[in-house]
Amino acid sequence: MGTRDRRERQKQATRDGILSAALQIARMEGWAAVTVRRVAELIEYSPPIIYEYFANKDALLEELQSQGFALLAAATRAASTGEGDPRERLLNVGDAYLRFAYEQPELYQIMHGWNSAAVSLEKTLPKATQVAEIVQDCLEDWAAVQKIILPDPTAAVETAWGLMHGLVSVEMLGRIGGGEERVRQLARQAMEDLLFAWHSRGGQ
Amino acid sequence: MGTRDRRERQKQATRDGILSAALQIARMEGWAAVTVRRVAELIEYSPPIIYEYFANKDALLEELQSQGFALLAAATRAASTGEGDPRERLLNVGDAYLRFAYEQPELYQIMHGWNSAAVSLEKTLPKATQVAEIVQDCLEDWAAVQKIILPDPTAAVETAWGLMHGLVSVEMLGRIGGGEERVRQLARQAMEDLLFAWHSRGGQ
DNA sequence: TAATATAATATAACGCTGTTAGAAAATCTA
DNA sequence: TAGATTTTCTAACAGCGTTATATTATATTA
Repeated sequence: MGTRDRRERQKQATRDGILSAALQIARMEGWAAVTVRRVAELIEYSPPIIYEYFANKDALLEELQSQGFALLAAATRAASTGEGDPRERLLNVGDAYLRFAYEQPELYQIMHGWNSAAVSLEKTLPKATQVAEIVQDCLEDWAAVQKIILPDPTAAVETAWGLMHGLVSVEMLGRIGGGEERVRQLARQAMEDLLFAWHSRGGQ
Repeated sequence: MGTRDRRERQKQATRDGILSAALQIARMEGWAAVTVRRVAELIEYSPPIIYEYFANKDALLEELQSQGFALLAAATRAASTGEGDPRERLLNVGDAYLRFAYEQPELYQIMHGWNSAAVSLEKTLPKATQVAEIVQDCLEDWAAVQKIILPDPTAAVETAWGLMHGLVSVEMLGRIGGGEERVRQLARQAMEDLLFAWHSRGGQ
């Protein structure tokens, strides 16, 4: 009999509902409005039900962080396997990163510990590492085509990562203007500049 | 009679004590441990005294954000007026930014909305703009010496800013290793690479 | 110096938060 | 249908930011 299966499916649905409700509230009113009681109210349960699915509120948020990094990895992977030469694909990966950040700003923010619980390294590092590997693969493809040697590919990936995240952060904090368009433009130009410099340095 | 003066000095001292206490708790146990009651306990007053000096807890934190940006502006200004040619001074300003971030990580974090209230643009933007102006001045000095024209100095400043903040953030979030030394190294190399590219683009 | 006015500070409470113990309700099994 | 099991809720706890009210301490004046 499929009783057990059905129950398990229902439990999974409720769990997903909790996560969706939390994200929905965050999208409408910000992370400060995401409380256990508000989430429970939105899925029409009493507050303690949350603790049947998550150890505590932080665990719930960490799950969303994890899901966010999975989505980010998928978006960058799609860009990295798209069309174009290695250089174009590399620039596309950077652009995909930024598009994700602006398509899902609440998710991006909680992934980086803004106005919410601390970031869970255990839950997010594996998927974040995937993103880094995708970038590094693109970078090494590019270096191979250019027939150059990158002295420190890891450093290059980390620099590019810092650049992307920094531009998004500084813009979202209101420190610079222009919104998504401007950030994508600045990022593309900066990445091209870095590639140019790396090309010169590695060409030797 | 200096009665009024003395009282005013005492009030100022208490106000400073509140701010110091909040920062001290944050340094020892993180921003989540900074509560109105804990701050009051540390300065040996009852909780409502906080509201004699600040409209609410957020206002207290915003004051710390503001003070943080003032310190950051002072640190970068000192580096920008130090010795060396324009290029060296520009790199020193970037390094001063990073040294500040790692000397006062709690301050740096609250200045950027980590695990705390939202960032107050009103209170911080003026001083943040000062930092940007310092960088832009250095950059234009450098361009003048190099006899090149920067097509968009504002964009260059914003890019450099994003790079610095991004590298610090990504490292502090545990996404990359190596700590302060590594970040300063990556940042210096990246800045040199960007300057190289800007030189080539602007030389035309 | 004593009485009064003023400023400084504390106590107690409100509604909210995350969280848990224990009771009630619903569902499955036999 | 009766008993066992799972699911869900009610009620409560301590701690949070915040405020109204009461109290104490200080300064001014007679």
